[in-house]
Parts: sequence; C-alpha cells; structure tokens
Amino acid sequence: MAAIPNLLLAALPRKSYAELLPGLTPVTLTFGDVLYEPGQKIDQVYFPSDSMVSLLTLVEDHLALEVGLVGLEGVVGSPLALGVDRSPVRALVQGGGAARRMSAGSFRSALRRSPPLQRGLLRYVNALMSQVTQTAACNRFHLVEARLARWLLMTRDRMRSDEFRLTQDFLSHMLGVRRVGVTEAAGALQRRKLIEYSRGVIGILDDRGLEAAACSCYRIVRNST
Amino acid sequence: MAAIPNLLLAALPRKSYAELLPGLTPVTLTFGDVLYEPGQKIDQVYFPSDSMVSLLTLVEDHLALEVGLVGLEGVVGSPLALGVDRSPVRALVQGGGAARRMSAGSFRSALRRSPPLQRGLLRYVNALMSQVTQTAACNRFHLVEARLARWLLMTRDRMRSDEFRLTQDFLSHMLGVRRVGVTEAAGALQRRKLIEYSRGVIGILDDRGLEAAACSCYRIVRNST
DNA sequence: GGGGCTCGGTGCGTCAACGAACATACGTCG
DNA sequence: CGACGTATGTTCGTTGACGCACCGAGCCCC
Repeated sequence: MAAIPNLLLAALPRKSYAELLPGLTPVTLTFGDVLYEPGQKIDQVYFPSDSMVSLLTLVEDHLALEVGLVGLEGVVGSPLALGVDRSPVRALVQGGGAARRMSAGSFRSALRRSPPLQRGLLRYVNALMSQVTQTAACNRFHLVEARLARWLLMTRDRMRSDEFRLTQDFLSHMLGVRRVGVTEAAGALQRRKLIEYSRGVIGILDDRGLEAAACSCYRIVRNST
Repeated sequence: MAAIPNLLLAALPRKSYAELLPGLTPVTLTFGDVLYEPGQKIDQVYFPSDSMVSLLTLVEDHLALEVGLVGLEGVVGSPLALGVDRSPVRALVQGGGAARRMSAGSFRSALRRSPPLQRGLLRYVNALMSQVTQTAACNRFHLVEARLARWLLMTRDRMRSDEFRLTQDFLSHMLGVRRVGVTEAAGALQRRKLIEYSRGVIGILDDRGLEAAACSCYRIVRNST
C-alpha cells in the first residue's frame, strides 16, 4: 500500500479499480532485475508506484540505449494493451521499490471488461510513444552532458528523491555512451556544483542549475506526460 | 482502386470493410505535402497504398529527424487509435501516390464499431513503436553511410520501385545530418556502384550490395513488420 | 594485511561528423 | 543570351566522442 499509488490505477473509477484489485499483487522490484528481454513473452505487467523501469534497445552485442522510462505514471508491458505479447525491449529495474504486478491473462481480460482501463492505457501508450520519439531526437542531437542532466532530472521526478544509487557504468548503458563519457560529463556537472558523485551514489545539489544544463527535451517530455 | 491496397484495410473481414467504405475517400498525396505539424489536431487519417509518409520530430529550430516511415502497411494518424487527437510529429509526404482518407470522426466511430479494425490498428501501433525504437538506436550508433543505405532500401520496399525522386537536402533532414554528409555518403555508395545519383533522382543499382552496406536495422525492422 | 573486486578518474591517439564557405553543374525564364 | 535558383561536390579547420590502456581509491573477505 504505497503512499502514492500508480497513476494509471489511481485514475480509474472506484468500481473498475475494485474489479481489478484481486488480480493485482504487490511486489518489490529490486535494482537490476530484468523484467523482460527483447523478443521474450510478456507474462506479467507491472504498475510501478515507488519504482522505476528503463526500457532499453539492444544493438549488435554490447550496445544498449534507453528509449523510455516508466515510473508511477505508466505500466511496464504496454504491448499487451495493443494485443501483442512480446516485448521489443529489455525492461530493466532502474530504481527499486514498490509496484503491483498482474498476470498477462488477468490483464487482458481486465482490459476487455473495463473500458476506462483500456482508455487510460492507450493514452499512456501514446505518451510513451512521444517519449520514445523525443528521446530518439535527443540521442541524435544533444551532447552527453545535457543528456546526462536530463536523465538525472527524469529519474529524480520519478523517484521523488534528490539522491539515488547508480554507477557510471550503468549510466553509460542508458545513454549509449562509453563509461568514460559519463565520467567526463558527470565530472563537469560536479565541478559546476550541480551534482555530487561518489561511488555509486549520486545527489542533485542544484536542480535549477541542472535544468539549465539539460536539453529542452526534459521540459518537453515532462509537459507531455 | 489501387492494385495493391493498404494492408490494414485489406486484412479486414469483408463485412467490416464494407462498413468502412463509405467513409473512405481516395486521394492523391503529393510529394512535400505536410499532413500534420507537431501539436496540431488530427482531423484526417490516411491509409497509404502507393504513397509513403515520413514521421519527423523537430528539434530546436532547423533540425529534423525521421522516426518512422508509413507505407501501405500502416496508417498516418495512429494517435487517434489511442484516443489522442494531436500528432507529436510532422507527417510529411515523402513519396507521392494513392491513399485513402477518412475523417477523424468517422475513424473514431469506425473503431468503436469494428473490433477487427481496432485490433489491426493497435497491432500496427505496436509495430510502429518497434520501428521508432529501432530507429532511435540506429541514429545513435550507426554511420551515416549505413543509415542512408537502410533508408533507401526501406523507401524502395514501400514504393516498390528501384528509382525515386529525392534530393540530398531532403535526405539530410530525414537522417538528421548535414546536406554535405549525405553528399559524402551517397558519393561513397555511388563509387561502389550500389546506387546512381543525379539531380534529385536516385536509382538503386545493386540491392544486394546495398543491403550489405546497410546496418542490421534494416532487416530487423523489416522482419518485425 | 594482502588479494581481489568494483568504481571512478586520466591521458592518450583516432575518427566521424560538424559548420562554414566556396565551386561547379543544370534548368528555366525573362 | 544571361541571370538566377536549385542541386551537387569539395575543402578545411574544429570538435565531441570513441577505443584503449592504465592508475588509484575504497571495499569486502578470507
């Protein structure tokens, strides 16, 4: 029972929610868990509340790139809402915490039975699409430092905390750059007193300044969600 | 009455299709037409048959990047199928030709009335999402030359022709690179006798070779559609 | 307390792509 | 014909990011 529940669920009419409830199992997602691999069958969907899941495309062998970030505003496993049961991406738990889980079967029948649920989900899919689109352009045009700043801000928004645990190596996979690239960018931000960094724990010191350092994509994505 | 109709429509049961027909107006899309601008209301959807539409994100002022390509396998205006009536992207006619148009109103009520239509569309949205995802990674990791090769192949597949009209300047907006970048990449492909290029008309000479020059994204996207 | 591990920082040389500016080819139209 | 616009081609200095390799700092655990 999280203080701030998943927003997709919270937006449902009381009755729809009540019908859904028996299928929802509270779970704790832990950092590093892989919920799906690309091409793998989706047999559970997850509604994060305090947790956060990255959607990554994998290219060739060791390259990864985050294309979407799911927090309390969304659901992991959205292809199911489109009638498709395989994930095109890796879903990686990037911030551990509470979520609710539902089996693919229950989810499909809930969708059929509850138009409000379906409406909410489809709208979310659209928002996710926008996010992916914006991220694509961002990854193409913006400098690593700006992208890093954006990423940290997005993470903060979803975790609702100015401090979180993550290594530069992890970040390099999210941004699709070398680990050293993260070191350099993070070092620059740290020198400007915008963030603080130490052995896998990162803290945001000056969120205003960090917003200024981030590319405009941050605001655009936030305003469209 | 195109020889090869739009595949989404063709896949419908005869009865659903018959119900849809009165709302469908045959139109000819012409190169350069902008069907939607970002943020603009979608009041018509388009089912291409012989035509082809690029979906572009715009960044800052003069930067553009193609994130998706819609041909006879899809529909332009898919957000409507998700209950959203604004396009996040610019939809630009990239290959002129036949399409069928339908008003947003008719489309929405058709969706409500025809589950097969809805199913088909949602599955298409999923495919589009995969395409956008793959394109994002491609734009991040692959060289201009390989991306150009991929783009030409994708265009050929949708236009079903080995020769088409497009300028390097136009291509540069699709790929999100400088015009000169296209000149260099296209020159390299031409020197290798894979393509032929002259004043806005491009011809594919050796599609096998071009496939080899393209990144793996080409096959991946094609196989997932 | 020393070995192994993870994590972060630094310093190379290389390279694809960039911005800017300029040069040529072709077409059309007054 | 000449002028202008469009399309393509070339050059040049700059740069952001890359791959690679290595170092040091903290940590855990035998």
